[in-house]
Order: sequence, then structure tokens, then C-alpha cells
Amino acid sequence: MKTHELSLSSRFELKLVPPYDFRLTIHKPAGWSFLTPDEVFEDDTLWTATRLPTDEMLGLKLRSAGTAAKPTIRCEVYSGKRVTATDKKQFSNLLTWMLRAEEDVKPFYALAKHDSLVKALSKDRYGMHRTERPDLFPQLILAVTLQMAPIARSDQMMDLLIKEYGEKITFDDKEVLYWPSPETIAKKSASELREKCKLGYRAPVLQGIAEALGRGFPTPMDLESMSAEEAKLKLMELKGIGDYSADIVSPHFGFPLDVWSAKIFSLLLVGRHPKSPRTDIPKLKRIAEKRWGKWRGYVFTYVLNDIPNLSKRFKLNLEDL
DNA sequence: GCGTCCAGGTCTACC
DNA sequence: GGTAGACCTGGACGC
Repeated sequence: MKTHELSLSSRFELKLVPPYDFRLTIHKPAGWSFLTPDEVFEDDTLWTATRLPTDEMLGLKLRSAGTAAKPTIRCEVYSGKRVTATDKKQFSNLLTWMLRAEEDVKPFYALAKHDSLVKALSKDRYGMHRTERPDLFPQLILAVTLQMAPIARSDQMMDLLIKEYGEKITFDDKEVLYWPSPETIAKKSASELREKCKLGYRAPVLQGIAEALGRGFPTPMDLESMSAEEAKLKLMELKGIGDYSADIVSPHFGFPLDVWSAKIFSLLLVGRHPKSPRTDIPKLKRIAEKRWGKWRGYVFTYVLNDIPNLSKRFKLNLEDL
């Protein structure tokens, strides 16, 4: 396994737009990782890693030094090269973007005045933010492995991809395994990927995506600068990425309903179990857009991270769907 | 044990 | 433009 030994390159504090709950944001209650499933979260400190569009690896140590009302995050960036003052400024800008430090969620919470679901969500998960990744490939791996598989099987495929082809990042006496690069996956045969990572028909799909990224593809930052529709269409040019996957991967983040979440939102939005969850997806997406507009992605993230509370509050059996 | 069924989409062929 | 059917494979389920 390729190993990167990184050393401290930059240390700075970020002031964030309140309310901002550090723990809820970077260590989400439903268990989704910030950047890699192998990141370490101890004593309200996160050690994680990311790959930049330049292919450089960074180690990140993030720690809250404030409260949800007065949020501050102490950031340490670990790198494998000597960094300049310009690099340090870019690290600060990058973390601001990744943590959505400047995003004001108060307009979202204002919807609670006339919306009982948003009222519950904003109370349960006050200060939780969505986050961004500068590395597109892990999001695409997530989207592809989620397709047509129970979550345990998706986890199995992702774990095997990281163990077989991932990279080891060591810094600050910690070790973090990170996702494989598109270059690594593009070089493997589909049959090897299928066998070692139990990817099934997804093996050639993932390899094709890795090859497409290697030929040049917009970065997440590029996609964000496009309109939401343009970004989605660009992502859907990748074979194996359809409407649902593009909604997950796009930094504009749509309302990525799959069969499982369609069952949940059918109960929350129209108060009944769907007869055919897959058929109901377009209708549910339209209802969500009309009800929450640009904040529907936030509603989606909040709901997925608040299932046990919502089940009790609205007397719905959402945990067994 | 063993066989059967199906899952947190996408693509293609066919009408 | 709409839709049925195929797609890997592991695990749940019934027997």
C-alpha cells in the first residue's frame, strides 16, 4: 500500500457563521464520514485526509475551539512538501469551503415557522452543516456502490476498495487509510476489481469512471461554479451515473431519493407507505422542491441524520424501513 | 445445509 | 417518450 508520511505545514483558526455545531457536522449521527471511513475521531478532534485535484495528499487535524453560537475551529494541515504563504492561504480557503464555514443556515431554520418537520429537525440537529470534498472520485465510488445493494454490502465493497487499493496517510502519530486514486483503479482489470472487491457488474462501471477522470473532468469546485443543472448533466455523462448518483455527487446536492429514502419521505411528506417507492420518486422530489426550495438538500441531510428522533416525534416506524 | 429471492439504480432495446 | 428486463453477489429467509 502506498504510504504518505506528512508533516505539519500550516496551523490556523477558522471563524464560522453561527449556528455551527462542529461535532454534528464532521461526525454525523448516522455515521457517514467527513472524508474517509477510516478517519479518527477522538475527544472532539478529527484526524482525516483528502486528495487535492493536483493529486497532492493532505492530512487534516480539526478541533472545535468554540460553541455552536460562537464557532471556531482550530485547523492543522499536514503536507508532504514545503509550503509557501500562498499555499497556507489556499489551505484556509479550502477548509472554509469544505466545512461550509460561511454558509448561514438561519434562513433554513426560518422555514420552521410554518413547517413542523423543519421545526423538529432544527431542534434535534441545531447547527449541523453539510460539507464538501475536493476529491470527486470517493463520492463517485459511494454513489456506484450504493446502487442496487443493501447498505451492508455497499460498506463491504467500499471497505475492500480502500483495503486493496487505498493509500495510507500518517501524520501527528495517527494513521488514516484513504480512498484509491482514479489512476490506480484505471490500471486494474475489471475481473480483478470484481474478484477482490466483490463489485459485481459495478467493476467495469467504476473502472470506466476512473478512466474518464484520468482523461480530465471538472473538479468539485468547477462543478459548483456551474449551474446545478449543468453540473448534473456533466456528471451524468459518466457511464453508471444517473439521476440519483448525480444528486449525491454534485456539490449543488439535489434531493437524492432512492427506494429506501423514498419510503421515509413518503411517510413524512404524504403520510403513507408508497405503493411503489421507485415510481413515486419523481413525485416526491417535486413535492420537496415546492416545499423547501433550495433548502431541500439540507432537509434530506437532516432527516437522514435524525431518523430515531423523527420516528418517536411523529410516531412513525422509520427505523425498520 | 441448500435453494430462492432480492436489494438504498442504470442502461439498453424495444415499442 | 415510456418502460420492461438484465445486471453481480452476498445475505436473509424458508424449507
